[in-house]
Amino acid sequence: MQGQRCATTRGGRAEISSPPTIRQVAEAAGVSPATVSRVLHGTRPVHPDLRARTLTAAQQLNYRANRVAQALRTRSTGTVGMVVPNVANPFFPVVIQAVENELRRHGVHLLLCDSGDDVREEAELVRSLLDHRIDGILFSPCDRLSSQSAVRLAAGRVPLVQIDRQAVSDVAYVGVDQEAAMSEVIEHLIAEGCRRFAYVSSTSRASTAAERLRAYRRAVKVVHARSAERVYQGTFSLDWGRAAAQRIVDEGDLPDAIVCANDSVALGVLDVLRSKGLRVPEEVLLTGFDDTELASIAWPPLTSVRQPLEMIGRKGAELVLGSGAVPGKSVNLFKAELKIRESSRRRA
Amino acid sequence: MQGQRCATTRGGRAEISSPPTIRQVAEAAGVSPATVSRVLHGTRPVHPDLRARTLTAAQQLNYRANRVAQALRTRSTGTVGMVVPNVANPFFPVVIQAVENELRRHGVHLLLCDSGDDVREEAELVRSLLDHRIDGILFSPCDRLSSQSAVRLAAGRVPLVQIDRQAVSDVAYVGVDQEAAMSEVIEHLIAEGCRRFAYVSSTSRASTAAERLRAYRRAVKVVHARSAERVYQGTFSLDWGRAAAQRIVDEGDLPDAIVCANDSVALGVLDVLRSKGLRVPEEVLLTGFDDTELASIAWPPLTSVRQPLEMIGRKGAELVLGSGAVPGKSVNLFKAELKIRESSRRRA
DNA sequence: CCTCCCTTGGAAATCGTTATCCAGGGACGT
DNA sequence: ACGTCCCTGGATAACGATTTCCAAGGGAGG
Repeated sequence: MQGQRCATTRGGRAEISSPPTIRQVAEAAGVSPATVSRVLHGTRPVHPDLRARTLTAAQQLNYRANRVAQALRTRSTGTVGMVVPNVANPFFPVVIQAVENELRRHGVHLLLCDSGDDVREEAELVRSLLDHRIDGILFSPCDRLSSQSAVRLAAGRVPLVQIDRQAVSDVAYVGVDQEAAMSEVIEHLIAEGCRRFAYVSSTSRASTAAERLRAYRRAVKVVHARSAERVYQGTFSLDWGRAAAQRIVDEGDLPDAIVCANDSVALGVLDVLRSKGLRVPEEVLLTGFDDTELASIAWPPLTSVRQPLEMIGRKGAELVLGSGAVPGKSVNLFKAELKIRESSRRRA
Repeated sequence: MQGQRCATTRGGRAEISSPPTIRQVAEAAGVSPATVSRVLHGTRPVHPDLRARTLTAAQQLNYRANRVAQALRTRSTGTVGMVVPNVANPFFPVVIQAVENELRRHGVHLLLCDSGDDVREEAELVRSLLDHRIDGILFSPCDRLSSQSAVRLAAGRVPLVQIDRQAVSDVAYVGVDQEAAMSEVIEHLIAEGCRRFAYVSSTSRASTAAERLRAYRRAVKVVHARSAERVYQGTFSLDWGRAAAQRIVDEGDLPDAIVCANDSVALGVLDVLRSKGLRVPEEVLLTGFDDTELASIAWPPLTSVRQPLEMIGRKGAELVLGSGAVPGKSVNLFKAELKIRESSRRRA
């Protein structure tokens, strides 16, 4: 685990060769380390001759500054941390990619951590990131309540942006307006003639899940009070979708539409409906959420909600870098887009 | 971007409050910093009294060592870098997750980078990671030829493991035997009665793509020489799958089976076939690769190749940490598993 | 021509740790 | 009783950069 390597030398003996330090560059150029630093950063004017000499020396030695030493001195590591509940959730990779791109434009790296949807692990990760003296944190808290202390702890030390999910209301946040999106889904279904609904979701304690559920309840109550209570909670997986659909069918009371909090769940539901000979959308309408690749490729194509993931990631990165300004009240809500496809179009 | 924060003080004036240093702990405990370090690391025995005092002092001040300073002194950052061509490719998140888990068990962090399948960017990322003095690199080189120099550069400085894709043969590698997997696909299709094939792949210069193509050619040549040349190369996307299928259909010479290098591509193909009224598997058999969630949920379910992603990630992390030992020849090839589903089962 | 200021280079302090080195004291053997 | 060795604690020197601070030199203005 040493940052050194053995280079072959003519003596026939191997010799340790570390990357050159600023001091070696200085000696090679016949100047002081301070001058080298100034030349390389343009911090202060340097005589053209010395400047040229250090520049060629640096180039010849292939000098690159040790960022660890730099970080210790300047108190800035050029790294921001990101904590997400589950990298394998197709939602996040796209956001991560956008974050990384934006950060890279500023020469900043991303330290990625997966909390595995575990609050304890999450807290440990945050502390560890702080130990590493990262310059900021992008945080997607897995639990809107239990994650609060971790968010506060970190936000007190470095610029922090909550991304997608929010645990603390007076810390910067960027995400989409879940309630508006879910309301739009229900309104669409009502317009298609649906009155009786069921909602398949997860037991996730994420803020987004809570918001979607709230919006579902509020929206369906208007047309059919009892539907507001018809909620099935498991995990965000195909299998749970299958299990939930099984229960819905077994109950012998098929709703007009099954609303899902996630595409995977919706496709699990679809799978079971199909195997039971229940046709979508002829006998029951179906909607997903997130508009992953799954949605457009399903048969029938699945109505879903597309979130502007790239924008979320980019904005999150911008905020965490821009820092300082208005740390309290920066909340960026984007609008999601309802993608209506066959699975929710009444044909009859 | 400062690691400091303002804490409220009774003076009514804000005051800088940095996390406590080892020196402050030492003062609070009435010992020297060296002793604190020794107590905290158990490097050398310390008198029980002093030991107890420093321990309580550390606890009271909530002391956590500054990893940047530690890294500078010990030349080990407790961080390994990972460079992948595209985080949004569903293949990688699972691997990343496994890597992260394994690293975490050793208290090591992951610095994730997305090269965007660009060799220049990739090289820049690697140099930047080295500047950060990461303890090792997990590298999925995007180009089996042009990425070689970057791999060599990095491997000369830190433990490096190529993951999934290989550019340099005498640097550690962990992945699956692509040729065996693709051969198995073709053999299965031949057993189902197929003789004439088409291959839809990407122009990717990744080693894996090359290996799959080679295996395809070798295997189909046995039953129908001309099929070996029937290769369509684009990108790993739904849209390219659609475009390729369109061309195959337009050519008016439908093969017995369409073999795809990727699930997304296969589903694009499937989409167009369906819209043309061509039924799978009745009129043409279809296979994918990677066995993503897409494969099992498609209609008909898609035959695909499942790679042991968790094992790859775990083994990669183990290797990069274990380092040192046999740096040259550690090649870990796992076996993929052919998942046969409806899309490639001859029913007639 | 002198003085003052401003420019520029280098020496040295600093960031927060860990590791080396040294000194003092107790134990043990002779 | 004395010498030697070990054991432990602290002072101190790195690690590799940046950034004061200081001094010398040159230019401008009186």
